[in-house]
Amino acid sequence: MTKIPTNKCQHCFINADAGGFCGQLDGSEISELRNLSRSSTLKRGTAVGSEELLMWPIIAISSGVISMQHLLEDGRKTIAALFLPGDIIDMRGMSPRHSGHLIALSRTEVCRMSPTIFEKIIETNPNAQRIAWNNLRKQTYRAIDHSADLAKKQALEKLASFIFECRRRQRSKVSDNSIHVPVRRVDLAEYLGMQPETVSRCFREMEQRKIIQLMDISNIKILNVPTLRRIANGDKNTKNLRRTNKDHFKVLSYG
Amino acid sequence: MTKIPTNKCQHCFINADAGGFCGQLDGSEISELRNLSRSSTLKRGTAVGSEELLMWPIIAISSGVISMQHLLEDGRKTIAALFLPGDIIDMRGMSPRHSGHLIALSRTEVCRMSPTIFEKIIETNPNAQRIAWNNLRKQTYRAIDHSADLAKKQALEKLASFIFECRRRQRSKVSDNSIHVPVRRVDLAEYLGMQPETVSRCFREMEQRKIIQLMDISNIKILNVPTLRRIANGDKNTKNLRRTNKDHFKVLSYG
DNA sequence: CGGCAAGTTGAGCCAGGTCAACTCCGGTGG
DNA sequence: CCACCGGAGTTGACCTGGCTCAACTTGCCG
Repeated sequence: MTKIPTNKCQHCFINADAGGFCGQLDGSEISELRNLSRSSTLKRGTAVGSEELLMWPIIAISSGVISMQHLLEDGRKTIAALFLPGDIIDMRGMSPRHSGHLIALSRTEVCRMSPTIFEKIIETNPNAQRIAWNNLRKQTYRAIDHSADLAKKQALEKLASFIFECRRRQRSKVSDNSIHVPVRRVDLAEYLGMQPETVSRCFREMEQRKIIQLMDISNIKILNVPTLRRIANGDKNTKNLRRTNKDHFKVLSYG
Repeated sequence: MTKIPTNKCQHCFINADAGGFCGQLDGSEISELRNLSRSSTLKRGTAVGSEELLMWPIIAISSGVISMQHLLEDGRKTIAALFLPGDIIDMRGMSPRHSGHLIALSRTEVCRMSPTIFEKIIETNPNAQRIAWNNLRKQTYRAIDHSADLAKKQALEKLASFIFECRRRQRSKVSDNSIHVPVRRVDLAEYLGMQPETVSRCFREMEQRKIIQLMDISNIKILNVPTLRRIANGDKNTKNLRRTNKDHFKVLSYG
């Protein structure tokens, strides 16, 4: 955990992005925030300790992936949420006991924002406030959507939804339907409430059905978007369906 | 949808509760908000229409239960989230397409807050802002916790968690472990991602194991809190366990 | 190029979904 | 007041998606 060098914020994603929180701050706000905040880098597998969380409960992610994990008594583990660059995690007043543990899933750079300054900025800078509020709302609706996925969908359907979630959240909006999967198979399985074996089998099935193509372990390309969408939406009749016309399918416009 | 009579707000839960949003507003704020907001009563089963949602995207619940429902292509239905009195649902910029439909699960009184006034209050009144922010955070963590429940827990465990969720959220904190279940069996099943039959079987099992007692269809009493908690936490060895001392169990302090 | 973790494949099995029959209960109308 | 009705909930019997376990392959890092 180190002080944040003056030039660091310039390259940080939280600042750089037009929608980024720090991008909304004026010179004095940003220097005040920087002086009292800390930056740190987490290796895959390291948890944000509960003591640190008391001092530094507000965590903005500038790169990498952080997961919210819940552990059951008998060792079953669940990744309940994924936080990506730009997300601001507000753990004020939360103990890991109640809410799960924050664990990095890859090399992750975070900015530990000073809660007092954060609070002050939220109160005085309406633009920054709006960004933070909308980020929190997104987290809420994402979690709710994810609940819906977990509740009734089958394995293949969950995986299809997840692919769209990746596409929706990924920074670089490329046109050729290439998707970067930011987590490993095991993590993916824990996030979707299934077994790594099942994840593997589902990827295989989609590949065999020419719906996706596995470029490498963490990059896929969607070959047949409408069918993938139908699967994600829980349509059971995607198998014996002859594709006449892409646009013929009526499809929910997620993504 | 009607204008809000002057005296109505005095009895409203959103105001009355010390932590309530409207309770933080001064006289002019509250009258401004009231004048431009609308109150309405929803019968069980009615949805908040998408057109209304455009005009009135901010919904505060004063009584009853509202669910966020997702519908799959083949008719499978999921209740992804439950909103209870005091919750403020901010649907600005969301279409039901993306986020699911808001459907009342009982006779529900809501206050359709004027988005402009809401926004203005959020920007100028730090106390009200804090209430709204914390409410939204709670929604987020609730949804994340719920995801964790759905992902890896078994039916009995999910139901146990749900009972604690009810306890945590219920207004009247009674001491004798009486829990009011605010939704019907079918809804409960949809919320927990299981079948009504399974819900029924699980309640039966808990009752037979003397962990809970079913007072009537919507009221239960927890007879053995530690065991219920162990089940909710995913402990598999609750069956052949002889209770020597309540406090002997090491238990996570949810609830 | 060895060693280990991550991922994949196959075979068998079980929790819970499915379907059907039944009971319970609140509302309604004669 | 009671007979009727329909929806909600329950119970039982059966069946299947995906979990489990074990063996294998792949890929990464020193």
